[in-house]
Amino acid sequence: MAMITDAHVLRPEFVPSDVVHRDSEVRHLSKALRPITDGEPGETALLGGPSGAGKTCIARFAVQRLRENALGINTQYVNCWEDYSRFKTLYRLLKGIDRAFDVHRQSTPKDELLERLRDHDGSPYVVVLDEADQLDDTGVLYDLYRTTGLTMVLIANRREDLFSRLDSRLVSRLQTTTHVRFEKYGFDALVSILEDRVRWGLRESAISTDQLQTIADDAAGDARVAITVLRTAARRADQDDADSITDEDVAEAIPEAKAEITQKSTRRLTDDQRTLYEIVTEHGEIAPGDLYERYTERVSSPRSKRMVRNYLRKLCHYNLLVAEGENRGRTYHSVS
DNA sequence: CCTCCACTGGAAGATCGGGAAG
DNA sequence: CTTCCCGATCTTCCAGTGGAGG
Repeated sequence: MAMITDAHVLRPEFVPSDVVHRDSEVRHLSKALRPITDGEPGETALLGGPSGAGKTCIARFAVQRLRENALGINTQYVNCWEDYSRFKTLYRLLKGIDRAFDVHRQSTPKDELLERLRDHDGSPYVVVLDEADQLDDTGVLYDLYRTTGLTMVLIANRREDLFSRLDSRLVSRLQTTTHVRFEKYGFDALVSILEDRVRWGLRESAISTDQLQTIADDAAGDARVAITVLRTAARRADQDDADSITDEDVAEAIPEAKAEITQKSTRRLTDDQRTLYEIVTEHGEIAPGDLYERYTERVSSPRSKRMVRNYLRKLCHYNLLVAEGENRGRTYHSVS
C-alpha cells in the first residue's frame, strides 16, 4: 500500500481549500477585492514579505474565493520572473481571457496586446503578478493600472525593490492602496502546516511529530522549503516501500531537497552564466573585478561588464549566489 | 574628515534572429 | 528573394554611491 495517498498536496503550487495562520492577511486582501463582487473596481493590492511566507498561496486563495462568490470574474496568475518582459506578461494576461489565440511573436503591431486587453468584454479581470519586481519593464504595470476592469495583486519580496523601479506617478498612486505584510511563519505554524499536508496527502502515522519538528526547524520559517523537504522524504520512503518515513529519510531529504532546488535553477543557465557560477563556487568568495577577469580568461568571446552584472543579478535571484556589500565593498559568494 | 574610484544599475541605442509582407 | 518589424540580447555611456586610503 502506497504511503503517499495524494501527491498533489505536497506540491509547491498546491493551494489548500482552507488556509490557516493567515486569517488577517486573507481578510485584508479580500477587503481590497470585495468591491469587484458589486461591480465596482477593486483596489490594487501589494503583498510583501520574505519567500515561503505564504504570499503566493494567499493571493491564489483569495482570488479563488472571489471567483466562487461572484460569477463572471476572470482571473490569471503571472509569475513575472518567468514572464519578465512586457510582451510575455501581456501575452500571459491575454491567455487568461482566451484572447491570445492568433498572437504571433513578430507580426503583432506595437502594443496591440495592450489594446486587446483593454478591448475585452468588460467583465472584471483580477490578475496576480508574482515577483513583480522582476519585470524588466515596469512600465507595463502603469499601463495595467490604467486599464479599466483590471485589478492587480502585486507580489514582491521587498516593497522598496518594487517601488524603486516604478514610474513615480504609479508609486504615488500605489502609496494609498492596500498593503499586506507577510512575516515568516513561526515554528508552531510551520509544524501545523506540515501536519495538514500529512493528513491530506500521506497515510496515517507516516511521519512523527518529532520528524515534522525537525523539518520545520530546518526550514527556518520558509513554508516552501519545509514542504519540499517533506515531499522529498515521503518520496524516499515510498520508493523503499516503507510504511513510514524514517529519521534517515528526513536527514537525507534536507540536503536532497536543497540540491533539487539548485539543480532545477542551474539547468536554465546559459554557458556564460554557468561559467560565472562555477568561478564563484570554486573561489567561495570573490570580488567583482577578479571575477570578471577570471571570466574573460575562461570563455572564448566574453560579454561586456554590464551584461555580466545582469547575469550576476539573475544568479543572485535564483539563490545560486549571494551578493554581499554595496558598491566598492561588494563580493560574490556561493550559497551555503 | 575628504577625495578617489570600483562598482552598481538605469537609459538609450545597436545588433541579432525570425516571421510576415511585398 | 528583399525589406520591414518585432522582441530579445547585448553594448555603450553615465550618474550615483559608499568603502578604501590618504
